[in-house]
Amino acid sequence: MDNQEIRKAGLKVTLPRVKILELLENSTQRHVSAEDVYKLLIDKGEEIGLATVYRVLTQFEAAGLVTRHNFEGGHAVFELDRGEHHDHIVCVVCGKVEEFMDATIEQRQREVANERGFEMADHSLIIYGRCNEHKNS
Amino acid sequence: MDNQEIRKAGLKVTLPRVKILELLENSTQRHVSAEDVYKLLIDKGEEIGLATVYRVLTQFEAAGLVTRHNFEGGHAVFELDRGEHHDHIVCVVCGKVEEFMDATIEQRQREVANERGFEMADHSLIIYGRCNEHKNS
DNA sequence: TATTGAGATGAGAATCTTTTTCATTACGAG
DNA sequence: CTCGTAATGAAAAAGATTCTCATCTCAATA
Ligand SMILES: [Zn+2]
Ligand SMILES: [Zn+2]
Ligand SMILES: [Zn+2]
Ligand SMILES: [Zn+2]
Repeated sequence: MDNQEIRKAGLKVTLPRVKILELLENSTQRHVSAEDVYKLLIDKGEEIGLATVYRVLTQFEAAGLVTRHNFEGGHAVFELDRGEHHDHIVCVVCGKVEEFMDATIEQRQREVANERGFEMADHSLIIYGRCNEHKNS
Repeated sequence: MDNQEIRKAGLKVTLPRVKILELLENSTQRHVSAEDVYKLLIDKGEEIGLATVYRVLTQFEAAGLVTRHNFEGGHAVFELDRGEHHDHIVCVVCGKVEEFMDATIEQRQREVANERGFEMADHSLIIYGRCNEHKNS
């Protein structure tokens, strides 16, 4: 249940938080901006403020419920954390986003960090390219 | 000479462009924001507008003279392109940036893209972690 | 169930980054 | 040196995100 997740995060179970979490769970687009979340909820007839969306997404991120990505484009996108880590490959023409996880890359990253005296906490890997339908353009 | 590089990019050799390129070549910090560039030049007594810095950096990027990175923090950082590709490892405590290049990771990225029908054009890999001096915190 | 107070919300202002506008200036071809 | 075009700078605008604060609501408890 969503309420448990929110409670577990040390947050009060409020309508905006429940609505945002529901939307992240049910939206067809997995990677959405704060503005996206706001508009999708408004279109659904929900009453919510943009500031609340930003606040709640940040809180959910801190609680490990969602992940924030700094893709190109000047705005952050968020996605529900489904437990299994993954990275992204984005089509520079149409913007399509696919997810992947490569054990070799994950392993090497950790090694690279260690070799330099770093303790890896996180990483962001985004491959940009042209998808099947846009290899020509 | 800088002037050649600028000319080769199809741009007029103007004072602002020369100053920005010089700064990127001589700055102790390799990864700088537009604001950084602007302030560093102003502090040096140069006359330049912030809008020009943004414009020129974007033009340099298009010409392949500099690379833009979307690190965390809500603003882009730029660095002079020195021919050899590399990725970054950033300390989440002090912000120190180190560079690295790992052939295995580079290779696997290309393969991952191909496996999914993508033609890789570029990629962004940033490892976040705690450096030597901040492993405890 | 009613009370109540800390925490949450929403509207708008504020802030920060980046882009655009437009009148003026400066390259550089001829 | 002249001239047309591209470039510049200041200010305004746009876009993304955060902050402020008066109001509201969850949830503990009486
Ligand atoms: Zn595509
Ligand atoms: Zn994803
Ligand atoms: Zn450090
Ligand atoms: Zn670098």
